[in-house]
Amino acid sequence: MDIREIAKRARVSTATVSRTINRIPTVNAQLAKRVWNVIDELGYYPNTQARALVSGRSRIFGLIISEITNPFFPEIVQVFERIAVQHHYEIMLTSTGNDPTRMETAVRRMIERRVEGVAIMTFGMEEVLLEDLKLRKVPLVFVDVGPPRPRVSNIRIDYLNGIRQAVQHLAALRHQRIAFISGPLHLKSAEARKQAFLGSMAEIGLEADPALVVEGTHTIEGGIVAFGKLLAGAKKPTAVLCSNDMTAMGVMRKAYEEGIQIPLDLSVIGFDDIRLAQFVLPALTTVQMSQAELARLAFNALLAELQRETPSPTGTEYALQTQLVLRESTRLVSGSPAKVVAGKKQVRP
Amino acid sequence: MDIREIAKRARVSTATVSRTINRIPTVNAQLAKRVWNVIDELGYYPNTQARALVSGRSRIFGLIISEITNPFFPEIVQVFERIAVQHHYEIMLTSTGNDPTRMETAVRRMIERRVEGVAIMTFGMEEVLLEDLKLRKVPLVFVDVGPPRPRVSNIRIDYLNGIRQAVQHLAALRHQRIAFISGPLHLKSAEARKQAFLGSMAEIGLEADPALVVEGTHTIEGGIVAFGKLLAGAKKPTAVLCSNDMTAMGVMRKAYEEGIQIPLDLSVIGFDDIRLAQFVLPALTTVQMSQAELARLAFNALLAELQRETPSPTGTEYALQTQLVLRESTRLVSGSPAKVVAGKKQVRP
DNA sequence: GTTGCTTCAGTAAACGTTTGCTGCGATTAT
DNA sequence: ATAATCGCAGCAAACGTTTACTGAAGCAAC
Repeated sequence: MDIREIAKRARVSTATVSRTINRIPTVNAQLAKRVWNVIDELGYYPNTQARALVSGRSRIFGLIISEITNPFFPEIVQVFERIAVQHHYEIMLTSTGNDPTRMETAVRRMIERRVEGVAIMTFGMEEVLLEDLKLRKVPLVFVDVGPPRPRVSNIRIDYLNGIRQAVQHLAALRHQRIAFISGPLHLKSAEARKQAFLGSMAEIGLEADPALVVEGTHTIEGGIVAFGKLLAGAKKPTAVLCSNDMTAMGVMRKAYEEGIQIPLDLSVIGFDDIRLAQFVLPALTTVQMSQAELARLAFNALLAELQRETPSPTGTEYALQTQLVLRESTRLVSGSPAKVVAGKKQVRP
Repeated sequence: MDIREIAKRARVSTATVSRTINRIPTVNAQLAKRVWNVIDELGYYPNTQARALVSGRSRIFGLIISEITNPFFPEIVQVFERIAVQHHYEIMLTSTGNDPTRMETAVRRMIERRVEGVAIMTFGMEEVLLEDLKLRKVPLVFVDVGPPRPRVSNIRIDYLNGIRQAVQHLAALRHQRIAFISGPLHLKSAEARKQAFLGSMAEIGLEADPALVVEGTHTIEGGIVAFGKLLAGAKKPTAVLCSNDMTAMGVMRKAYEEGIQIPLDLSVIGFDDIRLAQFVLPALTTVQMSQAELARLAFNALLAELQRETPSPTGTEYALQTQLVLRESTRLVSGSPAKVVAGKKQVRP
């Protein structure tokens, strides 16, 4: 069943049916009514492919993330999708798993489907692979990265604000030996968080002991091994700040195994504030970076770029704030430092 | 840039270019080579919309889930997507949030994009809303539901096996007062799990105290309130079996707040075996229902249905096994039952 | 040398919309 | 009353592919 069928039955031309469907105001109200009746009666749905083909607008946005199974991303996907639907867009979702090959495939697929814009939420990966998209002048939005370029927007995250709050919170709680577990440092966002940590420490005259700054992977497993390394060191930390919440969960897991109690023996702070952070035991104090807001910014950036007739040569910048949210995983430093390092001895029942 | 441009430059007809791209073997190897060279040189990508329009095949599958932010689903999405890409399909993802309106919209969107099949992973919701798809003879695959119908496949999950193992495990650990927190009972899958629990208890001569069977919502919050109810009852359970892992996490959270130690004072078993289950503290003993396998089954069901020229009038049935996986959240029942109900008194430091 | 078959490239008609242009009847200006 | 303008519906040409059909060339069989 197609537009012609509708046209025939409503005794109008296909042009009128098309205009009716697209709510073009020049069509006579009575005619429109007649057309709508036929449409409803027959249960007709316009063929998006045909529309896209002739109008040159696919009404699809691409969304590239690292890994949908990483709890950080589903919220982004959810919000992005929801807004997209409101604007009559579909989204083409791809998790690259940080695999360049998958990234390449994704780009090809997106070009073939003629996406109208792509949000890249991999936090600083493999920008080269997107050349093909740039070449085709597809609006792009990045997080934390992005040499200014026409049609390429950028969401800049103010890591410093939240991380500074976290560090000062810990300092106020009398912690001195504050460790930092970073993300994989090839990610721009991981590097930026680390720098924010270092800066925040320096600001308040605390020395960031290099032995207390270790690299993780932004995963639970990474948190486990990184905290293992920290524990193996000569001087144990009394607090650890993590580059993301998954890492913090790894730390908590390892601490549990070692009989280190949180927050009694060790304060832990995460980053991201994934939903899960509030349900972890104890609930995780963390730096919030709103995933919903991020998704919203990204979507609007794309939409705005499409609206703009002449792209600004430099791209557009957006900003996202971060801030500490206090929960249960931090506490005044334990009186006797001995207690902190005595983890192994006091295994739980 | 289109196929005509390629044709011109390669000095062949568009038909030949099309055949080359589609790897139709009748085209002369030399010509093909020439065509490919031009394609690569120009960075040409075929327009999927045009292809879909004329071929009548969109190469899109729909995937309807309840909520992408529920950790159960991302793994399904990931696997489904991965297989889809291997088969040159895209997926149109939608979380309905169990909202009938969203479900309706999703169905409309999918019809408009002319999906070739839809996997419905909402575990028994609102089947009526899919009439439109059935009408259009779109292959469908359900979980746990599905009156046999042509072109409608069904994945039947053997809840009993895993739940029986769980109950018997608990019984072997000398638990007698075993509680069950169900999911929202309007979901077929939740009802089925509950029945499996009741059946398993009866089988081994244990009475399932109605006061110990309460309804949850398959969320952490639901687990918290359901366990609250259990705790408010006259006779407290020594073990609780949950209809899904999120519920179990809620129970753990509530127990933590009440100073009830797991597994010392209370054994907890979940269901689903989401990835997180192993990272929760203590790691959750749970009934595994492989999300990856589920996704695989669903995708293959759709693909098989498309391959089939004459749909079997009754649809196809697939089966998925479940089984218990032991971790740290269960334990021999505590000697003194008093200890179990004394939760509030022994709050943690 | 003619006939008939095979192989493979080209021609052109779809696919289901949107949209620029045309034209007709009605309204307004002169 | 005539001319100019306006409002609105229809005609038909796109959009970028696939694919049934056509037909030329090559070859084998007679």
